[in-house]
Parts: sequence; structure tokens; C-alpha cells
Amino acid sequence: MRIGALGQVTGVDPETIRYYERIGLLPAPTRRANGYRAYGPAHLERLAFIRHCRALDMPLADVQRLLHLLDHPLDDCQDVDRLIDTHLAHVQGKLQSLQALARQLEQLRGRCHGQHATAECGIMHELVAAAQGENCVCHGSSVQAPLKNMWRPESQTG
Amino acid sequence: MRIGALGQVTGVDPETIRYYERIGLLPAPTRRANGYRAYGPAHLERLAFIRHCRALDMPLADVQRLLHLLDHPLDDCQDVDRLIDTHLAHVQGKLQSLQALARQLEQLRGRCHGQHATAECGIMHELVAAAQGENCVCHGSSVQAPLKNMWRPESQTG
DNA sequence: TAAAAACCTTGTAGTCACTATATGGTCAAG
DNA sequence: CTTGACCATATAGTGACTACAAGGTTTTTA
Repeated sequence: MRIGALGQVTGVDPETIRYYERIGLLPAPTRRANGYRAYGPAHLERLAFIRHCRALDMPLADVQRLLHLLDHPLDDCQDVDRLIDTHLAHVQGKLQSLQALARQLEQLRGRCHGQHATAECGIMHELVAAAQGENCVCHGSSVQAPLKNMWRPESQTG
Repeated sequence: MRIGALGQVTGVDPETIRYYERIGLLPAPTRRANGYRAYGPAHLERLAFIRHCRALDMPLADVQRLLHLLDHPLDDCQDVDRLIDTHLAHVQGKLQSLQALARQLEQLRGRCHGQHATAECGIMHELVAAAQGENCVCHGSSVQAPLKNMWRPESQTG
């Protein structure tokens, strides 16, 4: 099958398939007389595997490692477990921070109702407050340094 | 103050500050005789504002728009509201899909306990199942196309 | 006073996983 | 014979940095 068909079957853009080949994730297939790539079932299987891992948001480096383990099925599967554990921890961490972020944005959004000039907008005031080093609805205090007299010519930092 | 001090106060890497200047997010400061950048309070304020928006995971393009609104405080703040709303919706969408992803990975992880060869690993079997077009613990069926006879020489696609 | 460390400058390339564009060859249908 | 869909390559762009190279300056230390 040609690259377009493979792309349709797997749901992977042909450009992306070529990209996978370029970075060594998918083995280069044989070519026809006209130079077109000719894929077989092995390629389809491998690409579907890659696509599934990507759907699970695994980085391509991890996918590469899993493919290697697939090619060497006698190795200990602890490597697989560790990889999935690490990835899961990563995803969970991201989830936590995203939840906190959503809460912050919701609070921020609640600062403004109706229409008025930007100068009176609660959201803007809130965002600017952070630049002043005050406590904001979002973060405790993002700028802790004393903003006293760091404007002197040079080098007397205290 | 010099770029290092500004970076320390705001918690932004000097390389990043120069990057912000390059892309027009932070105005270019005056230079000293030796060519060093000399920042004033206005720069600090602006950079802290940027940093705060970035902490809220806003894209720099959005930050740019907010900065423009800051510079034109008489504009209607509806633009601010819309921007925050859009961003919040984006974050909430990402949150949803990340939650689904975490669930999927947890299920996948549960497929393997103890150590054995990769060939017997439940995780690997699960991942490979997707490549076979079967229903997996993660997705309904990621490959729906009939995998019958698409291996014929060429172009008779049915 | 000299050397070393820390800082600054510019420019360029690398990251990740694509995505888009340019330019041209191949093939089937009308 | 032309239109359109498909394929090929190479290159550059995305976002938001990060790292490096190769040099100049300032501060600290011995």
C-alpha cells in the first residue's frame, strides 16, 4: 500500500509518516519503480502501535523504547512498567498543576463583570497587582525581592 | 539595573528576557557605554506582568494583547474578558482530556504485575492489541478500517 | 597586580512533534 | 491533453524557550 492509504488506515498524516521514517521511528519501506513508498502489514502494525502510544501522549522517545522492547520480547518487562509508571506520574503531575491553574483562572475571571474601560477592569488590576509584588488572587507573592533602591547607577547592589 | 538583576528579581532567565525583547514583547532598554542593557522600573513591572501571565499558562500572543490593552487603558475591557474566557475554556478542555488520559494509563498500568518477559507483559499486549485493531482498554477501536486485502499490487483500492 | 570567576554581548542552532510550503514527478479519468 | 489527486524531496516555520560559541567587561580572589 502507498503512503496515503497507510495514512488513512492508521489516521496518521502522510507527512507525519515520512517524518517518523526520517527520525528512525518507522523503518524505511521498499520503493516501487516510480519511487513511491510501498508499505506492508508490518509497517501498518508498527505505525498503529506508534499512533496508539501517541494517543496516550507518550513522547516519541518512549515510543522508540517500547518499539525496541517489542523487537526484543525476551527482555524483562520491568522496563515497560517503569516507562509507563514514569509517564503516568508525569501525566498526573501535569493534571494537578492544570487543576490549580483552572481554579486560578476562574477566580481571576470572577473579578470582572460587565463592560467598562480596561483601566477599571478587575482582571487587569489583578494581573497588574502581581507586577507590583502584591499578593494576588492567583499566587501568594511572585516577586519577593525588595524593590527599594536597585536603580542606582551600577554595582552597589545593597 | 542589568539583565541579571532583573532576571533574579522577576525569576525570568536573562536569555528569556533577551528573547522577549527580540520578539517585541519587552521594549528594548537603553544601553550603557559598555553595551549592557540598563533596565528601569517600567521594565521590571512589565516583565513581572508577563511572568505572571505565563504562570497562568497564557500564550505569549495573549500576553502581547493584554500588554497592548494595558497601554491603552480606555479601550473596552470586554476584550480582556473574552481573552480570559477563551483561555479558561482552553485550559478546561485540556484538563478534561488529561483526566481521561490519566484514567487510561492507570488501567493500562494495572495490566502488568511482577516481572516476566516482555512477550508476556499485559501492557505490551494491550498496546499491541490496538495495532491489531481490537478494542483496547484505552480506546474503543482506533483502527476501524477493514484490514483484509489492501496488499494487492496497486491502485485497486477496494 | 594578575588571574579567575562571573557577568554581559551577539548570533546561531537545538528542543518536540509536527505542519506548511515550494517545486517537481506520476498516474488515472474525462 | 488537461485536470486533479497523489507522490517525491528539501526547507522553513510553529511556541517558548534553551544551549552553545566566541568574544568583551566587571568583580572577586589570591
